[in-house]
Amino acid sequence: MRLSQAFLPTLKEDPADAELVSHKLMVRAGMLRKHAAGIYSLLPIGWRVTRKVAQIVREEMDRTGAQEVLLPIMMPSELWKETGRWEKYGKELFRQRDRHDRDYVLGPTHEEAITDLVRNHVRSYRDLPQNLYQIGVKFRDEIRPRFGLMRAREFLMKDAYSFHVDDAQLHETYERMHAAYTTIFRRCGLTFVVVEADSGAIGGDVNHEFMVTADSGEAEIFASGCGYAASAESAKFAWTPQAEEPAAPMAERETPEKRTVEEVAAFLDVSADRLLKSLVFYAEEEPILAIVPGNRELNEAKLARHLGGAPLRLATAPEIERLTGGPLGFTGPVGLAGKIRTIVDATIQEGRNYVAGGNRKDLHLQNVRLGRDVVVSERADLTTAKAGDRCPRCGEVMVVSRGIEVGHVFKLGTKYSESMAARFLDAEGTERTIVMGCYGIGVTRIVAAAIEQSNDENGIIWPMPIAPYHVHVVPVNFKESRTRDTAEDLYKALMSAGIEVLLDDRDERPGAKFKDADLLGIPLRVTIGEKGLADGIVELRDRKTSAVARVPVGDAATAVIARVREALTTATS
RNA sequence: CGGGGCGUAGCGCAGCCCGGUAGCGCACCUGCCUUGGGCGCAGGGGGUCGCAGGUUCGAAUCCUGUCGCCCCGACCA
Repeated sequence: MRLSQAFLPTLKEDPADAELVSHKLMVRAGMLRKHAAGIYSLLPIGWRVTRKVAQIVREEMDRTGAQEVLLPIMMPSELWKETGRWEKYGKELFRQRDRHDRDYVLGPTHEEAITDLVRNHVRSYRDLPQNLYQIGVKFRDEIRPRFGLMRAREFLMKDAYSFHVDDAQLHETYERMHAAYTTIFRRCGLTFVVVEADSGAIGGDVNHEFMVTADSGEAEIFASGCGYAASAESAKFAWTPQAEEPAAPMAERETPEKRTVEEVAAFLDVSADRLLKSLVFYAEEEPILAIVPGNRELNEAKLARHLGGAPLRLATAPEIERLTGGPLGFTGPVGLAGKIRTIVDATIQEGRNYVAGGNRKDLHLQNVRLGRDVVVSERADLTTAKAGDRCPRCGEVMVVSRGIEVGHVFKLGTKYSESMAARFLDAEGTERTIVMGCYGIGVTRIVAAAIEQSNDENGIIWPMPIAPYHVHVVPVNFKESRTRDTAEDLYKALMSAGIEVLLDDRDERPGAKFKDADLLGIPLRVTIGEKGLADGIVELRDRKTSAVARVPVGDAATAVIARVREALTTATS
């Protein structure tokens, strides 16, 4: 590509509305422009990179035996009603209505569509397994889109869905996909970790997230030396039960205007872990009382999973008053037996005395004991791990870090096939439900993550396999005939060798060209100038290391080709 | 949804408090000049100041509403 003809609007200054380095650089490097919050156009350079990432994904998917399809962006609401997600997916689901007032969904993911497709064609165990994928646009009405491509409302995703006769067969594919994901992210030049994760609105049981490590990441990761790694939504932690205490009679304590854990703990002079934090939720129409220790945070994802994935919302103050008889801030589990489903966190012990709200203004109760005073509906792990917590496997203190989620693989089981009646006949002639897996990769998010992980004060530093071009040829003064001829010759030679070349044939000052070259971040730069030509050489500069090699003009093409091929194969292996 | 900030030329911003002919830098166009890290000089084009009402002789500026964008938070009692 000749820069003089390229649609490549680079910017000297950071855009005012960008926060993350990757977002700023993508806009400055002429890759990305915004139309509305979370809605972007990819410009030629940005799309080239995206296509390269998509191509790597495609190659590795094909290698697993998965087959590419294209599913509709817009789907009839009926499919989503079948699985219940029309109601359960919540506000993130973009909905559309046509002229006949029929409801549609702009797909945030495609379990429904693919299951509909497969159930109509798979009859026998002989038709299984199947593994289908697509690379397509997804829509999510994010609560707060931000960080450019990192959390957009419309984005490019690879989603794959596999169909099996049983768990063992699913496991085989799951492992293969897991391995393929590792290869994909490695080929994209990313540093990443694999963590155990929460399945959120997708559902299912076993699942892993692939996280690109970055301080700017939105996701928190807990990990320990033994290999345990988990996202904040799902991380477990070890805890040591404390000694039982003799039962003491429950006592009322006036706690005027003491609502928060801190206020109550200080007022009654007890530690925060003595307090039973009582939170009222609604899971659809059912009220839920969740009890966690005062020194820990309730983990909504864990609670939602315990409840089967229904969307949760916290009860409002009037609702709390109606349900418990007391105002917000003084809620507790005592005396609510039979009135509200009460789920108690696993770390709260029987045989110890706790403090809880009294369901009356300015009242707390002391020496509250599970079983005796509190009717427990269920026990569950309800809290989020925090810094200093110990690994559930090895007991070591876990390290907390941040990451960008770029991939997620799930064993779905029969969550969708059951509700959508996707069945097959086994060898015995018995009808059985198909077992599913699903596997996602945020293609556009990888682009952002790659930049987030590889840049310097001058711009982007692309890994060769996803760089928009392999080589950037910069003639210092394109008007000077020897420089121009050398550049043109090299340009043609490289192109005919299949190398992707960007030629800066603009009549710009060298400084401007170098700045743009650094900003664009193409891994190799060839500088051609009168000074070098006087010695019969051109300069080969490495964007990442800034190392410069002086290469005889006649060897330039060969040297570049060798370097590009080497960088491409190293990344692949 | 709550709190905060911002909407003035393609981009980055000043002007607004204190109403009176809309500015700066970059980018862009023309000419000259220059060519190894965002050259220089001269000339030039481009904005109904987000939108709608209101106050006023007069509104970018004051008031009301509305839309959009960004940041923080999103209920942990």
